[in-house]
Amino acid sequence: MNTDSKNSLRERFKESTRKAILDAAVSLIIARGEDIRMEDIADQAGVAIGTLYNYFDNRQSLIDTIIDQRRAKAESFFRDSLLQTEGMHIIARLDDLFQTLYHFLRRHRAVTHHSLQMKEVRVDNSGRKTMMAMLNEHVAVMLAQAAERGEIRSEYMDIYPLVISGCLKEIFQKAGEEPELDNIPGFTKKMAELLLNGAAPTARQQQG
Amino acid sequence: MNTDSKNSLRERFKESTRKAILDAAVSLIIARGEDIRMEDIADQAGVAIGTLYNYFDNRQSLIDTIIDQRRAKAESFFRDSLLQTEGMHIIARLDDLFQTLYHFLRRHRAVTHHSLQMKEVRVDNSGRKTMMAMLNEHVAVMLAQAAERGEIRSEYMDIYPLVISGCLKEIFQKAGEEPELDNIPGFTKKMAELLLNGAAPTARQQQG
Amino acid sequence: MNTDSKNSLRERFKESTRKAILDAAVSLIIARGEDIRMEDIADQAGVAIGTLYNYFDNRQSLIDTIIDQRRAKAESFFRDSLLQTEGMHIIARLDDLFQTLYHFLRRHRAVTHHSLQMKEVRVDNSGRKTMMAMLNEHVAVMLAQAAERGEIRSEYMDIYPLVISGCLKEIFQKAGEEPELDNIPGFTKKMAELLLNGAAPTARQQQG
Amino acid sequence: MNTDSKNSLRERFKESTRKAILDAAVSLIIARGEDIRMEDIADQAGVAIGTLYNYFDNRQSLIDTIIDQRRAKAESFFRDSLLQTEGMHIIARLDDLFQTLYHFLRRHRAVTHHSLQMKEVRVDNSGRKTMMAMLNEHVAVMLAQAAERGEIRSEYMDIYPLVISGCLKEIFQKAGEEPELDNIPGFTKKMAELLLNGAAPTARQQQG
DNA sequence: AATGAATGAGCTTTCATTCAT
DNA sequence: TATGAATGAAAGCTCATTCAT
Repeated sequence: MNTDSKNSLRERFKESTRKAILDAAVSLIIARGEDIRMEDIADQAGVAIGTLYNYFDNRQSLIDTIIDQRRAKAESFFRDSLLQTEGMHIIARLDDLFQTLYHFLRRHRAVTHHSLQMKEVRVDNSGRKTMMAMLNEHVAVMLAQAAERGEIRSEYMDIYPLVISGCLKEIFQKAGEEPELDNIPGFTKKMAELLLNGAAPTARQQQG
Repeated sequence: MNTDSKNSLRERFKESTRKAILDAAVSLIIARGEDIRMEDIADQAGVAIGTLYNYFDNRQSLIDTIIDQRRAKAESFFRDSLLQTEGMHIIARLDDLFQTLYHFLRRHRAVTHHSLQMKEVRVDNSGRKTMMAMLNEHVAVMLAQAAERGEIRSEYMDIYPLVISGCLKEIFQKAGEEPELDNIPGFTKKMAELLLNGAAPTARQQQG
Repeated sequence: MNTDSKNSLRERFKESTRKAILDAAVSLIIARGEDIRMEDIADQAGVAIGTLYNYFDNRQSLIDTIIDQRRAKAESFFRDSLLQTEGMHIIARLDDLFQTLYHFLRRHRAVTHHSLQMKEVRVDNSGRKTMMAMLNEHVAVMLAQAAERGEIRSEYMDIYPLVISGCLKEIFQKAGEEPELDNIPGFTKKMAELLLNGAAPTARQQQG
Repeated sequence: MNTDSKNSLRERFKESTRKAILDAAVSLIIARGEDIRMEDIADQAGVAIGTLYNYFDNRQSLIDTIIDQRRAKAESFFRDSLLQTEGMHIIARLDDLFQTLYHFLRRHRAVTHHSLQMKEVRVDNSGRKTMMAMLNEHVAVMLAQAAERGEIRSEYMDIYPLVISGCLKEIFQKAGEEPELDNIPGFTKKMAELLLNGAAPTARQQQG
């Protein structure tokens, strides 16, 4: 018991140090961009440089861990959105995905700049899926189901993913900007609607 | 006279060295990404390291010059598109802008990767306008004129720039990928149409 | 009583931990050469790093202890050889010393590489006698006694130690090589004989 | 012409810097053993750290260059000894080889300690021949020729190289010690004679 | 104006040692 | 007494920049 509690105490300590390091690194990446020095991370985390290397093999491994963690967390968010809106109309589903993405980026660790997002969005160096690729897969599923239900025209089937992907990228950017958007539901809903209804005046509007 | 011709020769020589340096830097950024060494640029340009510093104050100034040049060239392209399509329908104008962007990125200096684009698109460190900001300004003008002519609904006026900006970003990405798109006019036209007409089935289609 | 047995148990335990550490260090030095990390020694010994410092002041002290132990053990081997062959002819004594050295190095802890030997042979950093110095002392005694008995010419008295020392060094090296020599007694005997009889053909051989 | 002389001037400068670096490294290895810091070498050579890396890819490459240079120089010395004594009696040839080795080690760059020698003597990490291997090859040739001429008994043919190799090792050591031996020719000649004639008293001596 | 060797601050990483538990 | 996470000095190496030629 003694050993157990002692070990678990240490274990918890270790975990919190690890977290402190990752948090420090994230906040620095956010604040200063990609070029962060190990010494700065150590300072920010309140530990010595050597400690970083007790938890991560090297600089790259630390960075990768951050990206992987965020990606994993994001994945579960998006998967949830996909499942919970199953059967709903494509407008509602897109709206939900847009909101989910915005809130994830906005709230999760208060990311204010997008250097980290860039790395997450950009082409993967290793074999891992980027956040963007992940999102695009979800969108593909949603579009396929919407097409089946006749909610969207098959005519533009090859263009939809592209335009939606562009919208997602804008959300990435908006999430990194200050101030926070004030009417997000309105904003995302409009975006989804625009994609469905188009910008052109309706017959009635033209007549009126 | 002698002095004149000599000077102009020198002038031309000087200018060509400067160009050689910039060309070398661009090709290296394209090939190897952001991390390029001054020595590599010098080698590629066929000059000594010291020569780089005869033409540019420092590394950053060299990089900035490249970005500025490309931006300036792009600006004139986009301005042309804007002027030449003045009075045309928003669909045609967007189509033209999309094509112009794609071709600029694709053909101009045969950019195959997007490290330079990233730098050009991303938030400016200094006070200079990014290529994206430039494009967005053009789009704003086009939208205002289209709204006046009643080509687009005022309802989504705040969303249009955003979705179009997303489309432009996608074009940035497509331009950086291999292989080259085979039917660009079709592709850009469809994108513009989708924005105007929306994805939802039309009444006629629904009836049919 | 209780205290006694407890103490001696502890004492024995303590001693075995110490031995485990030294054994671990030796096996690592043998396997990997001079550059061994304290962490590796601890791992190999199955204890924590801190424990190493409960038994040894620092890294150097641990290494020194190993070298000292091996030297002490060697010393008793060589002293035995010296005593047991007292009164015998110098050829037999050299032969015995050569064999003793080879077997000590070869069998004792199955040393296959010579990183430790190097450290043992090389000039002492501190004031302690190296294994080589020890051997040379024994050789000096043997030579003096042989000279007294007229077994060797006084003419080369200053050269003998040197050539014999060279032979000992060769044995150090041979002991570190694979495979093990197959006919060691023959080999060491021939070496001793050569030193005594010389390489030149005898009168008889020349005549024949 | 101008360019030529300018270049050759620079070239000479470069060469002298390179030499200064190597000299500095050698003197430090000699003085302090194997563990020398790049910074120390730079200090000793009177250049900046970066300069070392303009001349050598990395630390190991610098060290290897030193060892290679010394080996190459040694090789030519020993080859000369071998050629110049061709046809002479084995005693004279060994004597000459011993002297050559001693003087090479002693005079060449005033080596006083043997850390560098150790590296030169010890088993090669890369595929390059060590100085010892080189010497042993020469000795093998000499022995083969001596055997042909009947100067040595075939009986100990397998032992000769070993004992001579031991002698060479002793010379390595002697060369690293202070003070310099005072009667080297006498010393090396006696060593060669001992190998040939042996330590045992001759018949005449025994009779007398 | 062109050169390129020299510079050295700055970075990552290692590992013997300490000390709170 | 055993533990092992934390420490931080120290080392190797990089590369933008300078400046004598």
